[in-house]
Amino acid sequence: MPAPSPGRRDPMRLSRYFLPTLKENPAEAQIVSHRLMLRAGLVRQASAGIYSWLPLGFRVLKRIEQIVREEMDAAGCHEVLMPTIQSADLWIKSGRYNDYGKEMLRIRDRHDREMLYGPTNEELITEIFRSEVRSYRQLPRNLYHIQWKFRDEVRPRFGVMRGREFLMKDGYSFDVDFESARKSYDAMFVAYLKTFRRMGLTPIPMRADAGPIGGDLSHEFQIVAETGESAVFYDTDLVELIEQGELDADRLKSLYAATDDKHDPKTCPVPPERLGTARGIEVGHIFYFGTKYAEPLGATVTDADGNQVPIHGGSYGIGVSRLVGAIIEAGHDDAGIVWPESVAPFKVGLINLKADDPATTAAADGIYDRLRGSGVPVLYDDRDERAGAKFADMDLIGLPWQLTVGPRGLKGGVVELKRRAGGERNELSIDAALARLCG
RNA sequence: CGGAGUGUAGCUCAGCCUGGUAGAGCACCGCCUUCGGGAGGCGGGGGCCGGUGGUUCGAAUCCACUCACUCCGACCA
Repeated sequence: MPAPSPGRRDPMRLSRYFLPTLKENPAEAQIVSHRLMLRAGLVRQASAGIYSWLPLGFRVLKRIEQIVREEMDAAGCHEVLMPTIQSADLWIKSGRYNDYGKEMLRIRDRHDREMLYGPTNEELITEIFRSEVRSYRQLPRNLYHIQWKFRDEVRPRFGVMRGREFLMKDGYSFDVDFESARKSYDAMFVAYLKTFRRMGLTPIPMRADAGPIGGDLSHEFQIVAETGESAVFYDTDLVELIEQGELDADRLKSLYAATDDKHDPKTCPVPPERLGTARGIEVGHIFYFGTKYAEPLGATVTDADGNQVPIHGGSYGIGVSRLVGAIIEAGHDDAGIVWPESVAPFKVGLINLKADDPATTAAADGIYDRLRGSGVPVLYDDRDERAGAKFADMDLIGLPWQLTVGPRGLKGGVVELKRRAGGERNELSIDAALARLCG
């Protein structure tokens, strides 16, 4: 009987992890985030625009989701979970069952009832609210959920950035009148900026069309990335304020930002020296839609004067799965992904350069145990691979810190600590390296 | 939904035009030599050539249909 390997119950050793990396670029992937997500073993395509999330990608998805959750909760929202499958009834009532067209995936159950895989949840959340809320005293409220959506895009592309199935945070505010609704809207406006900033991104809020959801107060949040889908134009003062963390909704909304379809150089109010241009990826969109759903669905409350008034609603979306791609678009180099620490699947990648050398392995194992003991998320490359392959894989998956333990360094009592972003390397004693990583 | 492509080993691709019994590199398994940025040698495993039908003595190859995937355009978190 062979002795059980030390990694048998220890899933964060790469020798036991499920991380299928690819050395070559898959032919199906055109843009850099899609290529890197496949190469780094984050996702695999199940069918067009539909992906399975593998362990490393799933960890990133969960971290992004968690940041969104924390910021929504901090802004006074309440998390719920609505189903993916909805009855067509409410959609027929709201009039959107026809409006949505072929984008909506329609299905029938065994009783031949019309169902659909939800592309969004305004109807359902309004129905929940309508059934339970009677008085303006119960307002305002803001409910959100983080759930898979399906929109049957004619042409899915760019990997998870424009899939058919996608994970989205969609939130809904309910207010008694416009003034109150505007406050709810502004609170989300600020919460969104905070949320994206926590992910290492620079969000630019732009005035937007309300689109098929309807309404007249709407912003989309674009993040800057070289490979962004659309060109964006903005007052550089706006970006500066956001980068400085000055997140006053009124102040920011007064500054110019527009996507290329809206931007007209002839009428642009920003002087040329302050007009920034970049490519942008839309990662969030907020709407005030007023009584658009409350009226057809009969969602009313009694106001302070005793009148029945329809609820004023807003909806607020964040593309959680899209953000994984967008963050990679914003952070990568020739060698692979460069994760911001806040969403990285692990903080540290520990490399044992010579797994068949007892002294090196003993040192690396010890470091691994101490990192884990300190609660530092670490992925330990204990595989019996060549150094080059290990370095290449570690760069590819983009963990913020790489700690390399090899026989050469150990002779001098040092290990090498490399920062993935920028590539800075330092030789340090084991204690000094641990102190830096555990701090 | 219009237009254009591609389906051959896990991945990247050759072979197809000009029909004759399936190939390369990487990956995988074994051994040897290596060992600090994706090494080298020897040996090995792996394919209903996307599917169906047709032409033919014979089809990865020619024809028809079909399915899947990708790209460009119009639309979208």
